[in-house]
Amino acid sequence: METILKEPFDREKQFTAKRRAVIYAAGQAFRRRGYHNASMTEIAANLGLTKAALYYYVRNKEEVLYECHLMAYDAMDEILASKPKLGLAMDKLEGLYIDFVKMLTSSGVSLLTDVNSLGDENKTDVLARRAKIERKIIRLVREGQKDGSIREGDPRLHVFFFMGALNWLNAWYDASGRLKGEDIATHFAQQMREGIRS
Amino acid sequence: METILKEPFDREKQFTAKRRAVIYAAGQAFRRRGYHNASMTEIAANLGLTKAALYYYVRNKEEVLYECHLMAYDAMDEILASKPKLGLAMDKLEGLYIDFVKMLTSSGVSLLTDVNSLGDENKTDVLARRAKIERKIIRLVREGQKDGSIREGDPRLHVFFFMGALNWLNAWYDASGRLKGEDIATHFAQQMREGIRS
DNA sequence: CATAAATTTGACTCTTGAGTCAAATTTATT
DNA sequence: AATAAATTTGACTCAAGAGTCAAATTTATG
Repeated sequence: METILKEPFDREKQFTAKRRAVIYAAGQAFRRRGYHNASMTEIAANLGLTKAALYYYVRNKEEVLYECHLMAYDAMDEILASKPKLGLAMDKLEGLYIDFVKMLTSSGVSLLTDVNSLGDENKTDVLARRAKIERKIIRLVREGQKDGSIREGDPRLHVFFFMGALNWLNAWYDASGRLKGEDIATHFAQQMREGIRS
Repeated sequence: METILKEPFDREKQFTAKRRAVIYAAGQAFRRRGYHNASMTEIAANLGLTKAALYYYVRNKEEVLYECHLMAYDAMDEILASKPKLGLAMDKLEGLYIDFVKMLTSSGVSLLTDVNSLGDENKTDVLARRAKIERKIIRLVREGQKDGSIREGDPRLHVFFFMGALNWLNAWYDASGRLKGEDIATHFAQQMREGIRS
């Protein structure tokens, strides 16, 4: 016999789930229309809510943007953490890059560019977060230059180049379009790899 | 003997020059702070003027953003037009790309992302303009696949990948920084080339 | 230096959208 | 069904920034 106990209704979990839905919907809107063009009213409407209801879950609009950035960086961090520590750096980098593209094309999470609409505090925070990720990737590139899998040249430039492709995704990628995320991932990964392989 | 005739003071030229200065200053501000964060008052102050004075040169803020976009695309078109019609497509593409990077790092003109803040008319126009340039580059890539200098693969993806690096420049390039435009240009061009060469 | 046109300004108006809040409504639980 | 907490709303306020305009100022030229 199964016990059909419906779990005791965790209101806190309910709350954070809805809160996350708000951030997520906002992220979609920010990506499509830009931070300032997407009004809170509009975001609320997308969720079948009223603007006032949003403010039950969220302190202010800037906080939402901040969390959107964090969401993307969390996803990237997760991918970074999931990677094995051994093998050629180039291979690790390729796996990473593929997962980045897949995540960005399938999760609905995206890399937003509007970091200047954040207050000083949050802006610094977000930039630090981005820098941290970049640094890890740069380190990986250096490692690749040591183990011979990646060719010489300023590691930062190597990285800035192919990270641009990820950020540029927002401008053209359309989930309902002809190009499938998987294909973009493998294509981009190859182009990334060839661009810097030794 | 030189005739030291100061030219008869072309007020129209004066006007368009100042107008261009306004657009240019606005472009700088938009790039640094984002379209909506950069107020007309602020842009005016950068020029030692008052907001009201700007409106002598410009119909409205959106028009300024529009012209900023056009400025960049004009510069790119100029580069495209300046290129020789013969030789391996890969070589032509490389020359192009180098000039793009040099232009973007030295001219003060930049590729803005905020196209959603334009009205329908202008937005369509700007996107068409961008698409036209992309199409030319894609055509060049196809040509390279024909002449054997560029490897197979979806030409659009080939292009989207390395165009991302140009758009991402705004996010990190600092003219007063350590990295010089020339160096970025040659580095990026090599990485672009290796990424798609046959 | 007089003057007419070009340029600039101070002091407005107007709109939009963020954010608030008391009251209404919904929901889980007894 | 009763109820207390959680959630949502309508109807606001408020600030910021775009855009205007008549008047002041500057400028090229006779």
